[in-house]
Amino acid sequence: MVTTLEREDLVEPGRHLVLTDAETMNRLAETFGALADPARLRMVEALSKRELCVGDLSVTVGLSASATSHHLRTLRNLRLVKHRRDGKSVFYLLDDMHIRSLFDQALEHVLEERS
Amino acid sequence: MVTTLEREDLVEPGRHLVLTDAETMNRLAETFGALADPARLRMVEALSKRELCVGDLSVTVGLSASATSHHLRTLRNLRLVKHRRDGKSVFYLLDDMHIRSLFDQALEHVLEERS
DNA sequence: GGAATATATGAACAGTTGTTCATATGAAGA
DNA sequence: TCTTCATATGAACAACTGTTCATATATTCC
Repeated sequence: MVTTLEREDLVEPGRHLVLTDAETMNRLAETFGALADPARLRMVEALSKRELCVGDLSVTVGLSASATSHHLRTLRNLRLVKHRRDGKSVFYLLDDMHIRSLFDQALEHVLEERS
Repeated sequence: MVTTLEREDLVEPGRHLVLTDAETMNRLAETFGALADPARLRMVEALSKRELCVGDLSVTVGLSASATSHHLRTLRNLRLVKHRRDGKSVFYLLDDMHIRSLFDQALEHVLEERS
């Protein structure tokens, strides 16, 4: 094996392939992981269109309030959503349109596969 | 709960929130899931820069040939990579730059979080 | 054909993730 | 303060995922 290259070419930095550092990769993987669930994707899509409180969101995505809250924590931890409190309710919204465009780009990929 | 809206507004189609259909959401979740692993992300990054055979790739990302092959199957199943055989070796490459830009966009999000 | 090399696959096991249920916190109104 | 409503959290358990090891397939060279 290692046919087209010498091992050193692959492994040593500054030669050919300089990959993103491990810590950033982990964070990146966690971010994609937060999007790797249909329920959380529904939440992301809903929250990209309008601000919603947890109760409304749980109805929208068809989950219990508890499950919704757990998922929101995952999204919050990775700063995919932001929140504000208004009386008894807490309103959530996508953190920025960055996230929505990640969603759209992946959607484009998935849809164009079917041709 | 359900403070700002009536339940019907949230659930009935054509009113406010029309979400992507379930099948597409599942596929989308699987796609993000394929990117939700540091090892596979290293593979994606490497294969966005150049075509590599499995042996070279396994050295590059620091995994056994078997583990690399398993991960490649995951990426292949979701059409994130394409491959061609050349003699004993099989060469892999990102399916399109679509995927790289997904990677870049998420990377941007992760990096800008640190400010 | 048989040996050697490159890649792929299957079973198994540890580690992780999503949901539920019970309970806790926090805010508003009596 | 006591009750009620909205959200959050913790423990527990089933389902899923990543790795390893053993083995299978595929291609080349002798």
